Amino acid sequence: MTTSVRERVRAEVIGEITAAARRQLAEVGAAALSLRAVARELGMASSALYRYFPSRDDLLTRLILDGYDALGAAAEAADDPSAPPRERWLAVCRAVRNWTRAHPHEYALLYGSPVPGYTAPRDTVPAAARVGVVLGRILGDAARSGALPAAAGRARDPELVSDDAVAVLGGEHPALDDAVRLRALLAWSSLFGTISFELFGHFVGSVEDGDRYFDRVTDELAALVGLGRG
Amino acid sequence: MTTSVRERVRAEVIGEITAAARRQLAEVGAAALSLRAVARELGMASSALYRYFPSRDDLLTRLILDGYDALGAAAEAADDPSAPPRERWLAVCRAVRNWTRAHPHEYALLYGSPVPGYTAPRDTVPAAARVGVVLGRILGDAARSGALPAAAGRARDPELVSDDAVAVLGGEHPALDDAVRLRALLAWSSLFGTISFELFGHFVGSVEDGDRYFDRVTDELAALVGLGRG
DNA sequence: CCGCAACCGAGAGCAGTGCTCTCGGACAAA
DNA sequence: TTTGTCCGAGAGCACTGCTCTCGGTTGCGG
Repeated sequence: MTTSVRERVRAEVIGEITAAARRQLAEVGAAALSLRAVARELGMASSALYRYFPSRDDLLTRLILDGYDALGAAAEAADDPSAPPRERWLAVCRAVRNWTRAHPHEYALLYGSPVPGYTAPRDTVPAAARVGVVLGRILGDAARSGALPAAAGRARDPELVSDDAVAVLGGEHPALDDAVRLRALLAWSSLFGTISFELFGHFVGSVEDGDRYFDRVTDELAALVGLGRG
Repeated sequence: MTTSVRERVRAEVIGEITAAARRQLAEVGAAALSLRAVARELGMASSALYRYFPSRDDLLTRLILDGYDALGAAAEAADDPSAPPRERWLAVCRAVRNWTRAHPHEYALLYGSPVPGYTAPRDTVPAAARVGVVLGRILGDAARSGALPAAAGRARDPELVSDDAVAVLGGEHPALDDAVRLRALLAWSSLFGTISFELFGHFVGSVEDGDRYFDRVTDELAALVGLGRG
């Protein structure tokens, strides 16, 4: 378990590579990210880079992991557990949007088209879930504080909403049934659907004031999951 | 205005090129679509292809246009104007999803990350709007047939929902104010947000039965815009 | 009917890419 | 000190988008 000096410098080099790659990603986007270019930026031969990443896709996977982490951290940082649930919801949504607007290419890498021939999303799932975890915790806290309307007590349906998702979305509680959990999943995907449409230009011609539109949308989504509306 | 024989054969060649490109797109995706490969498939030199498309991006733009057209046609074909509004809404949503599942790479090209350094979406807007037009017409018909609840009569705000969007979303009607139009825009983007999450793998671990989940989601969205729920 | 001009296909070539292989040097462990 | 593992560099392969030039065909105007 001792980290030899070789491992240390190796980890350091990996850090430099990912940092340079992240810069390139932010500048030119994932499609134009070139392994040789990051090698040039680091002053090393392109072949040397393969000692640390087996392929370009592995480098991108690393960037995806880091991106999910950064976005999740932004969401967590924006959540003040002492605030009322609806305010927390709006604040987290706004923080997510702000991050995506500051890192559009990272966002496209995370939530745009999968880059290669369907990269295995298995190991990225936990990192990708962090925003969902934050939103789910808000929902659960609201339920436990009695801020949620009574649920109809719909029967559980593990194929519709998996047990894992239930655990994330506040756990078991009388105020939470599959109907509100489904609406929570819908709100989650709608949040990113709205952001994608904005960043990818699908709202051109329909929405001018993106800031106010987004605020109104998150308000609707808060109402959809039972957190009331402003 | 006479189409000379030269123009005719030229248009024919362009058709063959786009057809071959579309096949390639369906197989390997937009990122791996190679100009030289389509030239090979057509048995011509790669340089000859540049007589018809100035660049690879122009070919992709053409495929994007065609994709929007095909998706829009599928949505229109699924809309039976004599059916009740809610049924029409559900049918169109389902048709959109079915098309995207049959053409995942085309969908990724349309609604995934913009491919080059932000292609100008100006000329693609009318083609991209077709699904929105279908959904908007359903909303307008519902309003005119009195199937929509009374609106609060919120003041118009052209920066929030543009005049063009108003024209698409059923036009002016007492049952339609900016609040329901905003919810219609939200439903529109949520439809594609849901599809994107499903196709791009973000629902892995949360939703097993995608078919039933999608039906429930479209039901929620129908309720959101005032078409009632099942 | 013929000549000209526009058009078009093919080939070579350039710069760039991801990736592999081999070689030589440096450094840690025995 | 020797040994073996690791690592960087260079050459090279197959591929890409794209340009340029050359030669042939073909359709149109005189």
